Amino acid sequence: MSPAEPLSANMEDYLEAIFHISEEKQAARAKDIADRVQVNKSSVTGALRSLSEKGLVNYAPYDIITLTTKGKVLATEIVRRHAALKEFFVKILLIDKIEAEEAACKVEHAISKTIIDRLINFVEFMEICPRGGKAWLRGFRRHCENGDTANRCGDYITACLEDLEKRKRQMASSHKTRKHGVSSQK
Amino acid sequence: MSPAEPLSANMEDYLEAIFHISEEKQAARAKDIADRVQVNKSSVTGALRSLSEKGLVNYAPYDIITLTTKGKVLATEIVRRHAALKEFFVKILLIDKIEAEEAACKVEHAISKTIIDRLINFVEFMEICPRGGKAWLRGFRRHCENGDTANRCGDYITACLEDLEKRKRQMASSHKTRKHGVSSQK
DNA sequence: TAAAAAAGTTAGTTACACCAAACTTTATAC
DNA sequence: GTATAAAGTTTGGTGTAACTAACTTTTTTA
Repeated sequence: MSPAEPLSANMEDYLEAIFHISEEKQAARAKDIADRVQVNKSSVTGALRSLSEKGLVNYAPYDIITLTTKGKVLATEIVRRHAALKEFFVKILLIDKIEAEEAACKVEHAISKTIIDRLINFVEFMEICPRGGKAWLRGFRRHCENGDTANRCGDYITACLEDLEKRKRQMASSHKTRKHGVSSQK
Repeated sequence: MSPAEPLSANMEDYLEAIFHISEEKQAARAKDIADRVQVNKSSVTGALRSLSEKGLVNYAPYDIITLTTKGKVLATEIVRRHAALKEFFVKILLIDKIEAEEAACKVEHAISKTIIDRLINFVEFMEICPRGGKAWLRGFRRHCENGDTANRCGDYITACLEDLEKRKRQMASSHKTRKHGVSSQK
């Protein structure tokens, strides 16, 4: 077993495309991949041969294209990175969906698992913590729009305290389910 | 004037290296660049020719290497992206400095100005807003370390309120200076 | 100042990733 | 069931960016 040397950004894009097409249709055709990745169909042939050699896709000339188990694992990881980045851009940085999507496409190839895990954790905490959450985000939105800062935050603290009380009441009845319990780095 | 088609990640790395070497020493030598970018010196010659053609570096064979005004502007922008990413990784995501540095090196080539501006704005707001800031970050740190969440946030709210009072007192005496007043996207 | 070392360049090669054009295979339509 | 269209492949060529090895220029040192 090779220590799985990293895929190039281009190959990751092909893998991601095959993953998405396979989800939508039953089989992935070279034409679909070419359309999605926006390359010439002859480039797809080359990419498929390369990905096949790496054991990531099942490929034989003129045959239908599927991901191997290894390929599926890798594609899922790329899609996860993409989704996490897009969510952060949209929910936290308040970037519009189209631009967030484009940015995620580029950054997903450059970011490590450690940072993606932290980012997911961060967005989650933002939504859970009563001092953060939606009221805090409203404050950030104002900050972006008109440079408003600390002098208005007092109002939100009040909202936060109310939110905290509400949560305490909720907490009393139901037990929480945990996910993404990222501990300190080793 | 060309609409300045984007530089490749590789060329951005060279530009950044020349920028940093120029800051440290008086003149940038090809050897220094090769050492910094970790490439063979013959690769540097090729890169310099390419950057020279694009009007970003002043280059003549065997001569010293400097950035043009255009090159300096571009390099400054890359360095800004790098710094903003690193700061976000270290201060907000609590990634250790070494890994943050490595990550910033990769991501800086993939991220747009819009998002970098927002990220800078975000980190700034985080430090300004009394509901965010250091107390909030302590909460996030605990969340990362042991999955602790909402039930402990009450303590921090108290700290936040104290912080807010302190800020109000400060506000009363001195006038604020504004920076990074990012408005809504066009 | 002449020899040696260091720095820089050139030439030739490799790998990746793309393209257009020509060709082959498979699918669709009549 | 054969003609045609669509899909897929091969061939040959481009550009980027790296390398090694051989060479030239500059700098250092003795």
